[in-house]
Amino acid sequence: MENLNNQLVTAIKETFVALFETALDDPQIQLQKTRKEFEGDITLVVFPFLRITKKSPEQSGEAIGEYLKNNIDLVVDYNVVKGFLNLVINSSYWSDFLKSIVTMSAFGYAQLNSKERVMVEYSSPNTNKPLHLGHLRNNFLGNSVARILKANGYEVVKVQIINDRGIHICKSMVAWQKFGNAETPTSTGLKGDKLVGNYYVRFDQEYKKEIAALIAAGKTEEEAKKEAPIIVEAQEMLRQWEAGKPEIVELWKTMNSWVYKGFESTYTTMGVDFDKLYYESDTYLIGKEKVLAYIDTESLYKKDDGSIWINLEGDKLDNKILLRSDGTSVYITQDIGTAIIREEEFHCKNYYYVVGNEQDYHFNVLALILQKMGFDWAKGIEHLSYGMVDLPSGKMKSREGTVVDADDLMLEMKNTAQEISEELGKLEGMEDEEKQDLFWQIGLGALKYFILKVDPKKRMLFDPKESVDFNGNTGPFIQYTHARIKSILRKSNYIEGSLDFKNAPLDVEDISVIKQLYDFPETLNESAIQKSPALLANYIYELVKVFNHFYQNTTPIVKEENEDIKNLRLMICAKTAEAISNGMSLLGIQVPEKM
RNA sequence: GGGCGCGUAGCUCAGCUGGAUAGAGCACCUCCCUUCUAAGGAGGCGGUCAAAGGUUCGAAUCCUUUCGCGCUCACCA
Repeated sequence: MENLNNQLVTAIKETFVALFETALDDPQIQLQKTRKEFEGDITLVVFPFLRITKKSPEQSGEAIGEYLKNNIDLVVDYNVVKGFLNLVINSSYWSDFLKSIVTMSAFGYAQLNSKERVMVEYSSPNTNKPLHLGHLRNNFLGNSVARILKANGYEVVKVQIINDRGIHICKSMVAWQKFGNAETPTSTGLKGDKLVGNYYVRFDQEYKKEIAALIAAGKTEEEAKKEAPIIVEAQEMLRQWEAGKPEIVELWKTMNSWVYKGFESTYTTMGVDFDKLYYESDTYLIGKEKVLAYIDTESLYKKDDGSIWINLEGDKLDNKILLRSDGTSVYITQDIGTAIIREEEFHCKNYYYVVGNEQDYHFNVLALILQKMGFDWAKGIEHLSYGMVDLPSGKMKSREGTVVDADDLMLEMKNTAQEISEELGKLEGMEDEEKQDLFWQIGLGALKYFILKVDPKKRMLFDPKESVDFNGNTGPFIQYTHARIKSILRKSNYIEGSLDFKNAPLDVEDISVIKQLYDFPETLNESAIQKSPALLANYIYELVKVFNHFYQNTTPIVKEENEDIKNLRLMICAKTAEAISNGMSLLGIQVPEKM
């Protein structure tokens, strides 16, 4: 079906040729949705044409409107307010649109894998502690962006890199060796990531004690931090790990395997997954090789102490170290290696890194270095930078244990959903298992929607009290509307795509919902361009509000006696439910049949 | 200090390439369940869009400056 705006643009060009003998360029024609308080569907801004029309804004609007009304079927009426020409679109356009999507099961979606291959990296945790609220934003965003890209026709590869080596994991290992009494997840009944995380916290406590003791004994703070026995021990362990000392490697493997098992369960609850995992322990040496291989590039240089640097001053950045004087890799070197491996393996058009905005500088540098090394594909690297999640009490600090644990939070949301549901008591006759499933859907839906509805770039505040409110602009509100629609469809024995509504007249309520549905494809496309699930989330909210108004202000469909009108409305209901369900699933949120 | 980002109602957030009287939700105050699920709907209260200049027929949106907040600039990851 021909796009409405395109049709109007063509018609307006024709108008200007006929009335003013002028050929317009597309950008001059500004169309926007008519605001609710005025009559009409689409508004043409006439100010830019005053030089051509040589008339007042009102007269110009009148002239254009009159021509359109008389000569273009699409436009049935118009009105002019100041310099705005409001056009009323023929309602047959809307019913034709509705008919055109009836048989599509996912209108707005592009053909699967019709576009290039792209990679989305997200999550990328450290293996020394459990996932927390910050990771939830990362995972929800990454997973949703991947789904949105896929729906837009891209072939998407979801990956994460697991930071499984380094001083942080050695800290947990040392603490476990010293204070662990051979505890295991089985012996304690704790999730593996929680157990290991506890020892990370324990390490920090001991470390702080030792520092305090050393300072009391006359050392400076700086000395104390370097000399505390427990940190020395952790560093020594890292050296032994790199040297491949069997019992250390064994311990490392064991503790990491605990963590992976814990992560797996958290990911399952979150509803996210990956096509390929990269482990830093596999890739960290490759970065070094790659850097050494490109040592002759003009901007790479070696200092007297043997460390290797890159000069980025020409790009208004600093000099950046790539290899330490002892020849070991730093963070960015590993990322260089990983990026190259990925390109060799997948040849993607774009590499999206979902990583917090505190690493903006790092990713600028990474892309730049790779380009300087001569990799053209590095231009496709894009950092999907998102803001931090704050708590009302301030910032989260994992070492001090002031974090909101991901598992705890998700469970709490599910429990809240359960309490509210049971209080409302609408779930008669539902099996217990089905109920539990529903509580998870609602609880997680609330959490995901709460996080995804805000612009990823912005820092956001997570207020637990507000997140537990299931009224208003929330996931459950949307899920509820879906359930209500499904109930209507059940009661009227609606069979998908099987109804025809002939020439039932559309009233304003019908049109307002259809118009919102009409915007779905464009919103889906725009959210892919901007990599913003928030756009989609806010669209769905708008759709749901419009539908609820329709629901409240039309006679109950189940009791509607005019078959054509009934069928029309059922169609609107079915398509709205579908758009809600598809849209929410792109946010990684399930939508129930009943609630 | 350099770089990047942010600042919209009491609170949390929308506001697309500049366009009409700046919108929602929460909170607070009214209504509406003998019409399909009230986790809903209708209405009220609440804003010098951080500030000042500039560009424009027209600025929350673009430019400049200032103020405030955050992040970042490690031989940490």
